[in-house]
Amino acid sequence: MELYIEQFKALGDKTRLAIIWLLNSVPGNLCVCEITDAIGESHCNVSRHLKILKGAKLVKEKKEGRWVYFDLAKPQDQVQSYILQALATIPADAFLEMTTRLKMRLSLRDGNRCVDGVKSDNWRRVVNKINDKNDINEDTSSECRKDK
Amino acid sequence: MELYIEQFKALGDKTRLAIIWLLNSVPGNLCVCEITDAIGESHCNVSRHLKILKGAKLVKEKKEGRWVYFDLAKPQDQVQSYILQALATIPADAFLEMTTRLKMRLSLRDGNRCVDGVKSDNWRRVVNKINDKNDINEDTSSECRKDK
DNA sequence: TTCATATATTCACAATTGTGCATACAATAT
DNA sequence: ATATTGTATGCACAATTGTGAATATATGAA
Repeated sequence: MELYIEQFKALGDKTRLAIIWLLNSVPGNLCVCEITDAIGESHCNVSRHLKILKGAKLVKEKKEGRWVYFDLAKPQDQVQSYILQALATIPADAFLEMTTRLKMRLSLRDGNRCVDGVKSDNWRRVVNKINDKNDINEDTSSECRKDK
Repeated sequence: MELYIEQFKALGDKTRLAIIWLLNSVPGNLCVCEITDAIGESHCNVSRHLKILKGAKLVKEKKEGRWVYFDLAKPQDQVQSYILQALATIPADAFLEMTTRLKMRLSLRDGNRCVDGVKSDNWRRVVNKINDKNDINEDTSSECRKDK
């Protein structure tokens, strides 16, 4: 009972719904920095929201060296299955820009593994190229770190 | 997009999830005082939660004289349908006591219409009878009104 | 080993939002 | 009029959110 409430509460947030949507839109898993760049939030916020989603048993994590990959958790009962189906039914155009950014971000992978940190030079290069063409708003998310 | 967030947020609350569950568990509609007595909250809180649920387009209301009846709103898209299916799949024993109280409350109806206000004498009588038998916790919800 | 660097998490703070309670208010029926 | 059903508002308090700094953990180089 409390779990259902926790799950609905977890999904009732813009950032967290976006995270779930991203994880739902790709077959494999995503690391924190990829999610961060795709969404355009500060990575400490993304980290905290991921923790909330993990507490609600909606995602599971897997650590590989410095990188932490997240994926959707397998639904534990019928209720959660329907919730996931509901999420999968949300029209894609609601997250269009974010999905585009994720595709660009994943193109930076090497051997299906993330090799670029948050806001890496490679990422900046790719984003700038698109900005010149399409005049997309530039990234204004905070750095969440004093250096650099 | 914002609607989905609003809906999930609306469902991420104990009282509101209970309200939706009640509406889902009976074929017809329920008036505010019936919901209030079944849940055991103050009726002004129930009223406000109902307003939130109405804002999220999860319930619809129908006024009949002094009484206001609420019912589940017809799902507007596939996403909402799956959400309702998820809610309908929540095991009943999670709300057992509340469902029992609702059945007792509905037994006070006359001609399928509510004729007893919040915490009426009839309701008190029925509850007391059960309390003597099963030693259920007595109702401790606030009155939400200075008179009476 | 030791140090620097990189990924990710956690902590502290302020701003915002949500909640329950009490009260006042509006609408309706008798 | 007067009682009753339900709503709206103000208040105090708790919960949530985003941000920056600090910390933890892992990698690699000197």
